[in-house]
Amino acid sequence: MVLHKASQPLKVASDSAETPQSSRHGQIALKSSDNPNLVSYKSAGTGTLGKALEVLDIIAMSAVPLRFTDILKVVDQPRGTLHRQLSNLIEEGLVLANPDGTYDPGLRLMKLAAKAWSKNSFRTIAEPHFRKLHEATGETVHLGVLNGLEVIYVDKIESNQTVRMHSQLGNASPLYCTGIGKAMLALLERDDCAERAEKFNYVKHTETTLHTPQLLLAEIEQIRAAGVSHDREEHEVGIRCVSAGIGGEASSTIAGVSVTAPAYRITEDTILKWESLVFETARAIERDMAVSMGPRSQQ
Amino acid sequence: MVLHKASQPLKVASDSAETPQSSRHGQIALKSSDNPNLVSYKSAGTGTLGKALEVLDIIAMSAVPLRFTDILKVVDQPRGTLHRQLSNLIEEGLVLANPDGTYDPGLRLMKLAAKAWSKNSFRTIAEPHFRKLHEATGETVHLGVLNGLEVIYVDKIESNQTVRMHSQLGNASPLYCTGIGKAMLALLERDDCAERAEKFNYVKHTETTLHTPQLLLAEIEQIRAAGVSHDREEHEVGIRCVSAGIGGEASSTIAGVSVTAPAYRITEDTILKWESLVFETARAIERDMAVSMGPRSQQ
DNA sequence: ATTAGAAGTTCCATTATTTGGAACTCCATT
DNA sequence: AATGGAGTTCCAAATAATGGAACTTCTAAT
Repeated sequence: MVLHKASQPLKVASDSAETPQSSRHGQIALKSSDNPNLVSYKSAGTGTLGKALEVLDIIAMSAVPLRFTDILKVVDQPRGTLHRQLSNLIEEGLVLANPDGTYDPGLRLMKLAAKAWSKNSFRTIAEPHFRKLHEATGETVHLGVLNGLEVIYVDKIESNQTVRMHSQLGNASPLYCTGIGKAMLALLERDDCAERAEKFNYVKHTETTLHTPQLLLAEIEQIRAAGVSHDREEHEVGIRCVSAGIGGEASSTIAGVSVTAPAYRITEDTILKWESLVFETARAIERDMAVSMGPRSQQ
Repeated sequence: MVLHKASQPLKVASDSAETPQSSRHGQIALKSSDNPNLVSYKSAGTGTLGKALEVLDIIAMSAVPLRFTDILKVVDQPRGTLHRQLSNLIEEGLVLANPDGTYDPGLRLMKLAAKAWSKNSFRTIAEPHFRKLHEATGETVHLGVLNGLEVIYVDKIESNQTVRMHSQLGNASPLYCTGIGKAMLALLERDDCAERAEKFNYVKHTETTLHTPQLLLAEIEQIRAAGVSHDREEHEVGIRCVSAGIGGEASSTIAGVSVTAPAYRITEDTILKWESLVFETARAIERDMAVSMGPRSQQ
């Protein structure tokens, strides 16, 4: 099907797939989605597993706890089938059945995720640099990785300890309106980038949100040149951030770091200082990544 | 929210199951495991899903990154089968294929877990009381829930900000050597408790670890009477903790809160103060739980 | 109370997926 | 260039999932 090269990892034949992406060096393509506010994977590809996860996603992504019938309305499945799928998910600990007849994502997910987090080699390598960035700026810093049309935050250090620290770990945000998101887009091949730009479900969160592919792509060009990106209250009023992408040539993961702070607290000087700090942090992480993966570890 | 009575959630007929447990009021039984150091679910129950999760668990629980063959040696499956299962897991984003041919748990787990965490109604309800406990003691506090033979920590506030806060969220510890674990055991029916006591894979972490069912059960009796439990450097030298269980009659979840600190810093007076604080916190959480679930919400 | 009808659960012949063995392709070593 | 280890593909046979319909609750309305 495709030409093998190294003892590369599994290559999935994306049979009837819809949106292949990040086809760089034989890496597995993630599934994307239509991304409304709540992104849910559009599975139905991977047989039984995919169907089970579709149900799990519905339960996890819903804003309110769902009952059997609520789920039934969303998944296109006969009652009997859904019932068994839920039973299986519950038995596996992936879904929790509340006493009031609603369903919630289960504890086992947290357990698995804790491992995913602590084992994630990108995060581990990035951590010291990331922390140094926090110390240098004294502000909140984020570390996120690219996943389809969104950023997933894998680490965060708060400036203000009254806010819960882990509140956002694992959370996903759209790429088009976040500093890290735009910085990561700028690292993609232009085609890929443009393709994704078309797919967003743009929501104009604030006055300055880049809410069309054109606006977004124009800015991406600037970011490409500058090496850093800005979030000028594009996602939330009063919040600004400076960010740099990580990955480029060498790495198989595309990621980004950012410094965030309330707009009122930031001067132009601060911004400039952050630009170089953030940029240097990204470069440092890239260097460590390259080392840890060996000089040439992709095809 | 609603006070349905018996529009009870799914009840799983644990067909050929091995270790049913917590059979209290029709709640779904979680699967247990043999619990060495790293607990991994012993699935193989729920058809295809279970098998897929078995592979995922192996990948997640391993201390070192595994290659295809490493996994193959552990799962009792033919190569072709494992290969397809991995493909599916990768395609679903549950497993990440590293460029060097090893596999790691995937990002989608973090995304799901983030939702599981923020939606967890127990944690949400417990939070204010939990936070108050931290403020009253100034020390590290934990919130954990019972899952088979282990505690899963669902919240934590550190006293000492130099340590990473979220580093333990979602992590699991054995019941027999943790304050919360013992407090939770004390809430179970005696039979259930004794049954679990037999199943632990006791490791004598320190001098004071209760490393036999007898020692453990004897202490549980005391805890039952006292209403609070102690960890007297049983898990880690130099670390003590005071804890109280949450759940008892009303609730369907069994959980616990604890205050932890270095032994050298704690006086007997402190311990006494913590005992009542922790006890009161547990009671307050129970009250709020009862309210939110309606007066009598299980069959 | 009684009843209509949601909401949830079970059953089982049909259908679709998964299985497992073996053959095949690479790659790294000797 | 030859061996063996590692990963991949294929397909008939075995197994598990499907989906419709019948059956139980429970809920709200008469």
